[in-house]
Amino acid sequence: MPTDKNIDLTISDGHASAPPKAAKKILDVAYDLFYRRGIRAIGVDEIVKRAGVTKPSLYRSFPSKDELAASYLRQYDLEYWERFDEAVAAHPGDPRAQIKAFLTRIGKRTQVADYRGCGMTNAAVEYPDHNHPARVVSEANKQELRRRLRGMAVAMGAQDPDTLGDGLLLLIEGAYISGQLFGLGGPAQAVARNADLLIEASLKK
Amino acid sequence: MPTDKNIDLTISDGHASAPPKAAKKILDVAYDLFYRRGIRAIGVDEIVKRAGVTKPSLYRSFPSKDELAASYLRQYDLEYWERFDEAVAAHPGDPRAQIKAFLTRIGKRTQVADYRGCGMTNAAVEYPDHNHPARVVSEANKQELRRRLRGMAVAMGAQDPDTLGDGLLLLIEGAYISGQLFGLGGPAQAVARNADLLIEASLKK
DNA sequence: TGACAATGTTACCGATCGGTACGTATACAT
DNA sequence: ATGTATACGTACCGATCGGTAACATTGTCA
Repeated sequence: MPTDKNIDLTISDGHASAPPKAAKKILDVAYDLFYRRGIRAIGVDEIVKRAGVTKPSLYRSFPSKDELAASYLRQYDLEYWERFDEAVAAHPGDPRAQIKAFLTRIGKRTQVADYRGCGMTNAAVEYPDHNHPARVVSEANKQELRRRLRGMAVAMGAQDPDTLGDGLLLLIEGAYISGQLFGLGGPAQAVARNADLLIEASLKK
Repeated sequence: MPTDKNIDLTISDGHASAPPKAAKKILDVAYDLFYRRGIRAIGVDEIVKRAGVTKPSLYRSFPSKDELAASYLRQYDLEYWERFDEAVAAHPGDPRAQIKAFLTRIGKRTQVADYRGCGMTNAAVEYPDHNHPARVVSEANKQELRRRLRGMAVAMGAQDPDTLGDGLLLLIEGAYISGQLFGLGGPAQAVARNADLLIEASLKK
């Protein structure tokens, strides 16, 4: 796939009332459907129908359904780090508070009916093949998450920062999954509390 | 589904050299393929082909593919609690050691190439609909896991047993998912260590 | 006005999906 | 040996899958 038809997804083009591009409508609808119901569960016919476009339009903007799924995850990735950076920016120089803010937010998000967890995690479960375009995006996102958490564990002064960083990642992934498994009142609401306990137990005394 | 065609899956029938029943071959193959590659990813044609049987044979023993998936998970459930009970039996009266043994085993299992996590968790991700036969089995399994972990947290003398039990569940689910996301050297290898830290921090002092 | 790019329309492709109608073989009891 | 029930195979179903060919329509800018 040397072409990059699906790179340009600019929201606006300067002029005020430009009609929304087909590619954007398609990606928006695919985002919603892929996330809520799963990538394999959604056919391209349903996407184009809900987007009010036709199938050739989809395939003019995206080389394949798999690549559309990868585009969905790239968009997800962007918004993911936005949320992460918000929590970080809210507590400058205080990684422990940053983690707590991020996890509190996750814990809250999991406590809504029909919560569907992390789109990245779900995609990796749907596509075990490491070469699948969607999975490539997913794995990169998780590697980056691990990198950041370990870095914050260092900044917190953990005795064994890699272990603490990984422990936090396990709690986070557990919250994503438990959120969709248990629904309201599930274990995911305890993620921030447990993370703080784990951090406390992992600091140099 | 008032019929129960798929209930009887007895291994042996008393006589010595009875030929393996078609239903068992089908379930064995389905177990392997569903677990390794995902339920949605596997068609019934591939199952019957690999099992050396034909499609009508499958549908004589199982009312539908969805019910076959549920049967796969019921088998998974049996073996899951076998492993769990082994860890428990290895350390009578010592819930902390029981947890450690169980998690050490999970941590090890995650450190093999192409590890695919927990079949229950994966099925729930593949089928968001709470009424899907496979998901019903999956949710029941997770509820039971939560119940047991919370009970063990009580037995350990935790300050807040529900929080600790849920924290352990989050770590376990995180290990399942991270194991398949990161492969060798991933965060899942730190699950037992982090659980022990969390337990230590959660006990009444 | 003319040219271009984007989108729409319709119809279609081969492959695979889950599932079944129906005839045939095999085993066992009488 | 024959009847009967159970297990199995051949062949097929309609629906949907992801993807495409060919052409008409539109809006924009020069």
